[in-house]
Amino acid sequence: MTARKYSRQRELIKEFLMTRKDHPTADVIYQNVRNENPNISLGTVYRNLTLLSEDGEINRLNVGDGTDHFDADTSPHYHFVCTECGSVIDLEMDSIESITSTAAANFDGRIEGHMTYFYGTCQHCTRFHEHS
Amino acid sequence: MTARKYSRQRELIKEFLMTRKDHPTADVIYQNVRNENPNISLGTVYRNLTLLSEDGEINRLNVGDGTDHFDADTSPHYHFVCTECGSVIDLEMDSIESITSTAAANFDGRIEGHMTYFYGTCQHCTRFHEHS
DNA sequence: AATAAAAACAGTAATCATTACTATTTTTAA
DNA sequence: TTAAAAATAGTAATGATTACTGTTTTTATT
Repeated sequence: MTARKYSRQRELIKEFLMTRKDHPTADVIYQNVRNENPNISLGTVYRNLTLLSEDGEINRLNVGDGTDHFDADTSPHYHFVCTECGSVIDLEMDSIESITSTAAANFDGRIEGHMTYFYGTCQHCTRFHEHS
Repeated sequence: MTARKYSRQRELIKEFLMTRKDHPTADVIYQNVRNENPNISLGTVYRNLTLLSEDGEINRLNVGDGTDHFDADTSPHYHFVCTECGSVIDLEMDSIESITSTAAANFDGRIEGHMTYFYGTCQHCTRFHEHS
């Protein structure tokens, strides 16, 4: 709807996000992009993350920790959240798309999709416990 | 760990929540419980919702709208969120617990569970569109 | 190249949900 | 009856995010 104009700041944000596999928050993105552009404002980071999400160039993730995370990998995949350290990790797993039809079976409305994340203890935190 | 003492406020919150199937937010609970106890404070509502969750008497729901919802039905079930009106509706569906093992198959950590909600357009909002 | 409207910006203020703090009151075991 | 623990009301603080504003940048058109 709204014509998009080039912005170096948006480009920097996208570029940074593409280098990361750990799904950083807006503030982490802000802190890092400041290395390239010390004058960028946090509001600009938030606005561009929203624009990039709207354009389908990145995904906004909600993993239940109260702050949004962002992912430049827009291919369908799922995430694991460590309840110990909070890290968000990509999962390689078979499709579970069938759960949408399972849910739709007895529902009088239109189900368009689902939001799923898994939680538990990551490998690193599991090891940490064994050694202490 | 911490001994729990009786509180009329906590009782009122639980009682109110048990009358509702629409998974209200803390503020909606606060507004309603004030009918019974006009002096109750919002902080008390938040604190008791956390205590009740910790005790497993209620569940805290995250449906991606930025505010927590609460559910006195602690039996395992899933929710649908309408992207039009924001309503949160219980789903009656077959178990999808198997997705946890699907996720665990190729993951080097301990997966303890998953968080899933479905989204789309509820029956009411679908009808509303047809008539306009 | 010059222009001007739209978009984006930096910086700051405001919002909203939630948590923390504090002095007082309530609960409950002894 | 007592006193320690827990809970409270009221208020202040926090943290993530959005809104506002005057200025700058982008870009299509002259």
